[in-house]
Amino acid sequence: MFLSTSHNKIDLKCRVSIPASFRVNLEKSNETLILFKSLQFKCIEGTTSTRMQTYIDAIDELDALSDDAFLLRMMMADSFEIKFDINGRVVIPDILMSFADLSDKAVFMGIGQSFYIWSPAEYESQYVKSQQILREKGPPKLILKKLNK
Amino acid sequence: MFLSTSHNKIDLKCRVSIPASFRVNLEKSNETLILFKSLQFKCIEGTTSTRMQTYIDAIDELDALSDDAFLLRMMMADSFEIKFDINGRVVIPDILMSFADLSDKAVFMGIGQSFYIWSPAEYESQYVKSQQILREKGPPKLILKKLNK
DNA sequence: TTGACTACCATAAATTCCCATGTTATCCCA
DNA sequence: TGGGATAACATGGGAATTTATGGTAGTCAA
Repeated sequence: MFLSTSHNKIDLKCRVSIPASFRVNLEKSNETLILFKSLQFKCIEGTTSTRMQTYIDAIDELDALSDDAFLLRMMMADSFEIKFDINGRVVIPDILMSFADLSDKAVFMGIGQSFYIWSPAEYESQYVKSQQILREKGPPKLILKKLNK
Repeated sequence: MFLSTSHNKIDLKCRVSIPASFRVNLEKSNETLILFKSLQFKCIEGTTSTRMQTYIDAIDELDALSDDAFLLRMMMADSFEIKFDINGRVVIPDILMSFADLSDKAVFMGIGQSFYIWSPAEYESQYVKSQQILREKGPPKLILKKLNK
């Protein structure tokens, strides 16, 4: 499980340290890391190769001509299998750097089965937005109900 | 697993470097590369010989006398087993070059079980189309559910 | 003998690997 | 519980390797 938030530096070679707890999580389950463009936000999403394989398998079950299949294939095209260096760093591909508008700082945000990588500015704006929704609409009731079951 | 997108140059002899990650993928599974006309798009599809067999088997499932089976067979007839040179390059057959409208640049797009080779113009138009669908219809529901779990 | 194709060599640029260093977190013992 | 020792982590830089691509020589067939 990917949890917690941390701020790391991106160097000139687009290298960044993946938070140790995320790395341990991958190593323990013997998984490789996949980075891809989030379908919802202006950020990078990270997940395991096993999980990505599930989506690939799902494509074959859809009508090959459908919009869903089309979008999924595009999602694969915007996904990258990422290797760690000996210090636990990865190189973020150019395509993802510009998609998420990253330069020299990255915010890692664990969300359970996967994690997000934001630019500090985008992260801040999403955070503010979430606080605002919380004030206006209160806590998410649906999720609380499920947790208590 | 074929993932990621990259732009490579096609030289005067119709030679082009297959992205290293795709090559590694083929080598690891000890597969040979097959190139053929995409059944849906104006692009070349590349895959493993094993995966190709799956396509052929799928055609056999159809009514042998149907128009569908006929068209699919005609498309499959223009498939080529491709050899690499020592530097990881392949020669794209003339038939495929003109089918996909390729000249001096190729866009390689990994889509999981196989990959596409597009002309830059055609790739761009497909990418724009995918962004549009994403905006209008949102991400595939099935995937969204799994991603957020 | 010419033209097309294949195998191989060369090179610049990009990428990866590895070592070094400062900083933070953790541990252990008094 | 305090404080020093130790380990883990994040980050910088340079060397070594890989990749993409251009070119040339050899081979086979028409």
